[in-house]
Amino acid sequence: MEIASKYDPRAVEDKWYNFWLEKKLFHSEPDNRRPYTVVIPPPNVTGVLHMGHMLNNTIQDVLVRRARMMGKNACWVPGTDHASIATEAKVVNMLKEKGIDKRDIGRDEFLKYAWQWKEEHGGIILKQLRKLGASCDWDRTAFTMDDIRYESVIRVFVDLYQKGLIYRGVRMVNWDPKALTAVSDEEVIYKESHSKLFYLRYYIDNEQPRSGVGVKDKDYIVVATTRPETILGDTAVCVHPDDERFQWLKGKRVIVPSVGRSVPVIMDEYVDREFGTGALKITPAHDVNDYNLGMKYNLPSINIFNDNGTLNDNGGKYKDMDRFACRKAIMKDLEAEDLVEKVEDYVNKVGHSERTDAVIEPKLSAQWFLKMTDLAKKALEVVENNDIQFHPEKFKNIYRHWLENIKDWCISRQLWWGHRIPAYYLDVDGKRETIVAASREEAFEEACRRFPGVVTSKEQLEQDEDVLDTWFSSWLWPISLFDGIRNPDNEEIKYYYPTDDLITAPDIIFFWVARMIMAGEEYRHEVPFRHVYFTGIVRDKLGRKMSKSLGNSPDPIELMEKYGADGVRMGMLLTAPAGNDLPFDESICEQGRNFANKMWNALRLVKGWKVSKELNQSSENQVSVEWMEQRMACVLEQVEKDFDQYRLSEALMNCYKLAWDDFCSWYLEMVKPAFGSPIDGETYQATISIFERLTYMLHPFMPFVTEEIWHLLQDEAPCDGEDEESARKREMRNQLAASSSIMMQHMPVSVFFDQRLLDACTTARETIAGVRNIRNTKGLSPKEELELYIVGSEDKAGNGRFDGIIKKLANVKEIHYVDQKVEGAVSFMIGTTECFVPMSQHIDVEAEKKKLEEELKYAEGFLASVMKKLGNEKFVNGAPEKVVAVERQKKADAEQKIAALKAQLANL
RNA sequence: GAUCUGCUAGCUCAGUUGGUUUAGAGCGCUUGCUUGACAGGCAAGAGGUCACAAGUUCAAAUCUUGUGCAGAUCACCA
Repeated sequence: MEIASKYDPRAVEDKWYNFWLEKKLFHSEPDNRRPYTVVIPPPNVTGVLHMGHMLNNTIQDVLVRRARMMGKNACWVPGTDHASIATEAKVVNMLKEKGIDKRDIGRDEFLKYAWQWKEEHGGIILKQLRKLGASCDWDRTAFTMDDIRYESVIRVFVDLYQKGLIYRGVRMVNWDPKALTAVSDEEVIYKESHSKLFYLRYYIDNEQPRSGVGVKDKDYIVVATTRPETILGDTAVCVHPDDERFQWLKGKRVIVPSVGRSVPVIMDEYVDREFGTGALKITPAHDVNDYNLGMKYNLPSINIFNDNGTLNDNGGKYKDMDRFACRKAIMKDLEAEDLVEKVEDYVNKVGHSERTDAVIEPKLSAQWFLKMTDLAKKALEVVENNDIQFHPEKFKNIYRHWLENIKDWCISRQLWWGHRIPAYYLDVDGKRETIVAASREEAFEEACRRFPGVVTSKEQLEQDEDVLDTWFSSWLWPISLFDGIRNPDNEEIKYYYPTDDLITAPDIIFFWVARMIMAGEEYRHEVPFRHVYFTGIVRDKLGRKMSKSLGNSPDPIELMEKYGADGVRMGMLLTAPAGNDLPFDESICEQGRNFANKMWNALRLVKGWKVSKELNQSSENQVSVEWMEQRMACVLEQVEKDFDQYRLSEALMNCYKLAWDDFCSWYLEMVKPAFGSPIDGETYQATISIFERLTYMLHPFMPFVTEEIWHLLQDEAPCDGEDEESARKREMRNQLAASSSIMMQHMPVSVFFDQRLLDACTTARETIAGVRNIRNTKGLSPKEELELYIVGSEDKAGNGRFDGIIKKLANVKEIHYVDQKVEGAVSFMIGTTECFVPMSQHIDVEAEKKKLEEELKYAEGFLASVMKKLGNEKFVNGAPEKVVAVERQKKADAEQKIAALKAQLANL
């Protein structure tokens, strides 16, 4: 069989992905196996794949593929999120380009456009995931706004309303003037910004007599603000009640500059005396704290803004101006009137909308809220008691802090794309009554019951215009995917829920993770998943977050074209420990690609061997096979531990080293027959079997190349003198293998291994390296046969079983066990064993001396540190006997080594 | 401002309950190799006073405290 010397991913990846799809290997149905369930963090339906998705989904696929090969019924459910704000913004933009205003066409027409947009642009990202090799059960693909999910959301809303957990109220909310909607606290990002602090004069209202206390030469006070435009809505000025400087203001009124309105001076301990001038202007309509003070002191609230951030009728001459333009204009006017004391540079944090980046405006409005206190309590409990484990654990702190300080969740959005709030309004005797029901029909029935004779038709009911926060659907995801809201007792939800692992980025720990836990408790009385694996953030070489706007993110599809999906997957995983940011550099994909190629070439080697059934297995091959089996068992144990602890990059690295170093560099070299000679059948079969198991171990990380290699390994070539019967059988086996998949094989499990054999091999490897080193430093050709003298007996050298291998790999003609030093030879030491390689050529005495002296120096230093411990009575008496014994052994070894080195030096 | 996390080789990270570690890996680097699987390779090397300081201990990369630096989360300072 001709196999190309370079592995070409493009030639095989699509082939195998389609093969897996055809065989329905990703599909899961409940059965009697143990389930292993993962739900995808649904990406935005109209989004495209970025590096964060690559990392996240690679990890999911590794876990899912591994679970599947471990005999579990693995189910990875894909889907997309309707992404209310983001998608609506895209559609609004698209319409704008066509000259259409959303409001002109109305809700129904707009939604038609939105659905059309979703059909056109939706799901690209899921197609891209196939390229990565994601083994999702595509038959289960869901969308947060498909029928099942939509209905589930509505039902949950109604249910929570009936439980009294959802309420509607007028509150100060975070208003996004660009998206024209309220957003939740979590959607506000506070960014440091360089602002100005304006000091403005508020004159005393002279209608009132001045008291005799305090500063008399001034008839104004100075108030500092970063937002001078809001003075248009000022309804008070506040100072600290204990502030000496302002006692004279008690009971007075001041004139709001520019506006000319007379407002009271109030006193409240809220004010920080140290900040600014110690006097605070109060604008109840446009600041949360001012709002609270306004409520406390019964102050009027004057709203000066329109929803889009421009000034309204209360803005007087600034009407229709944008808030930031107004800030400039009003300052100019105030300066003209000499009402500005000074302006300072000032750094503060300004809230921006997560989605639109617009500066958030606190706004008083009627919104729907979900009470969080009780939900939060349960959600905290299950993480605190480790029913749900976070990886890494540090995120527990962040989680706890958020839940302990939680506020009610504003769940209504002034948008159209989303789940429309199932609340209906009805005028009853001039009073607006609210009916919450899953449908207009149900609302009508309830209205008839509650207000007999008032309603005559469904159309009389007016449905709430708002939709729900996107996260109000995602928080049900692990349940709604299995239809567990509508049919809580169905087979699927009972089988697949709770899911096993959730893999997500830490930035949605509150948005999504915490809320899913709440929903799980509320609707299943059970956690939604057992483990949460937080990935890091993918950054560029300079440590910047990868983003579209910076243009520093490579296109994942192009990367996969270049390095193969396996190469990119490996690149991502090699440097991505849980929770640690991942400094991504294309070159790490190269390492992945090279590794795939390495395995490929190992296959070429093995498949190129001629097999002889007559040949008996040599003792060297026997020990090689035995060692490789043990080595694999040892690494398997480590890999299992790594997976248990979600240390994926460690697991991968361990597999990588097992494959590259142990298997390719050592094992294959050990058993490789001389050119032109055949290999014995027993060793060949063992090699194939080991190679197979290696591909199983690697498959979760690099699914394509391992599938390809595995198939080629299965493919048996005809052997010499094959009779008809065995040819037929071989042909059948080949056909059977061709229709099978590595995905259906069983992951090997760790078994007992003999550490002594592994140690013996390590000694042999060190000996080989020692001889090779001599070749290197002496400039000897690898082809020149050498003699090796080892001081001591075979047993001492770690048993002679590896002697044949040492001879083969170090090109040593003979190994002699002797009881004294060898003259005219170069030496090296393996532990306390002296080894000599006689030189026919002249030995550079000075160089040898230098080398030995350095070694001696190290050994003496080592001995000194050991002696320091052993010379300490407290150590000898206080430390455990075992530890002291170890030190004594170290001492003996070091002394022996020093003696040997000294003797060698003397010899020179 | 509060809380948390980290600081180990040029880079990215391991180092489990202090004791076979005067510290390991991968990549990178250096020096040899047209070695019948692979230059996307092979072989052999070099490279670290474990951020700093004090303390606890027979023993500290590991525990305690402080300092510095970096990052994260939260917070109503106008």
